[in-house]
Amino acid sequence: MPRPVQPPAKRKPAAGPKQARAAVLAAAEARLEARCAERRQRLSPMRRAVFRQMFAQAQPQTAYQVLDGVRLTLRKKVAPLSVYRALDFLAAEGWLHRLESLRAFRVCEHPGHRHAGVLFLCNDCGAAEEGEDQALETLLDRDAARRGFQAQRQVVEVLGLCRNCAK
Amino acid sequence: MPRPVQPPAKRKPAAGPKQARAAVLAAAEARLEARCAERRQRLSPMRRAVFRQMFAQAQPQTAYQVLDGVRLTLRKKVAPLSVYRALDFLAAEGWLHRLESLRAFRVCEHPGHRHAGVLFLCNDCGAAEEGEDQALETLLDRDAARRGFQAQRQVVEVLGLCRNCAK
DNA sequence: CAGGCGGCCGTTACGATGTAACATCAAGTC
DNA sequence: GACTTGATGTTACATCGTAACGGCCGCCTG
Repeated sequence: MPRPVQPPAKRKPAAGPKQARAAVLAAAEARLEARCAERRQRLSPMRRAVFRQMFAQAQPQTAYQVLDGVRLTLRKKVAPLSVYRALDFLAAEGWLHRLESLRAFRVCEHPGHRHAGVLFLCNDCGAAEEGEDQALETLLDRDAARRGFQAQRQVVEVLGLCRNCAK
Repeated sequence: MPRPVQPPAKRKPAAGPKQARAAVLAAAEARLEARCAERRQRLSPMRRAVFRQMFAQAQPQTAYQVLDGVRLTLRKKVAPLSVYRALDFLAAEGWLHRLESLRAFRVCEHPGHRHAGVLFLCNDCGAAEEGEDQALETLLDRDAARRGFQAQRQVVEVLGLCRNCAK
């Protein structure tokens, strides 16, 4: 029985951000593999490449930026549609967030939680922070239920200035 | 007690939806004129045409749908950019909502309230309902404040099936 | 009224984003 | 192998959005 592999390590690694991302990627990719096997889904080379590319940048990436990255790493011709399909798959499975107001994608920091999350998007530096607020989602669910609306997906994005850029 | 097999009769305004929308448009346009005069802003023919076109359809419209409508009513060549500028103006002033996940626009039902609102978008029939939830916005403001984020705009959209389409 | 200023629009061209239709390929199944 | 299912490849296209520039027009100021 596959136990949830949740690393409880709160302390951040002492390595630089690049190494840190690589470590995070390795862990995430392991979870992705496990989850795909569990659900009889294929982790094709394209999907894996797109998944990795999403970790190659800390900031949100547009589909075409991902496309460029994948073209470089796979060293072959790749069509936009292929990347879109992989992105849609990963987003549907909860590994990525689609940032609708930016037309971009970003890795989800809480995969597995069946929630949408709140995304704070800085208009100045482009950073995207992810927040959790169960109360907020409950509130949204309640609003939806009140009007007989059957929610399938929540999009909650806050645009503005992050702490660093606000000063 | 009879089982509710029959669809519930929907109450509608006495006048048809077309007349109702026309009345709503007239009232809204008067408010728009007053507000523009008050704030020393110009209500140019293009902005007025775009505003009217937004009321010509109950459902959300993409910028290019608005463009087509404006071309018909103004009977002249109109560039996409002109419509985008008018849409941006009206949205910035709170007369329209931009539905990010649909890349479309819709009239705001609560202009003047300085709030974003919650938009329920039906994936089946395309309808867009607007809700208000002050508690939700307060919650979002609190989340933003906690992380030192200076919010400028909130995007809250719920995608799913509306009451009619959910059955 | 002249002149300048600022906001809005027109035009051209282009860039960015996303998809339809159909062929092909790859993995599991019998 | 033959069949089924799902993912990818290919081509071409559709949709969405903007840069750069110049001109027009209302408004202010002298």
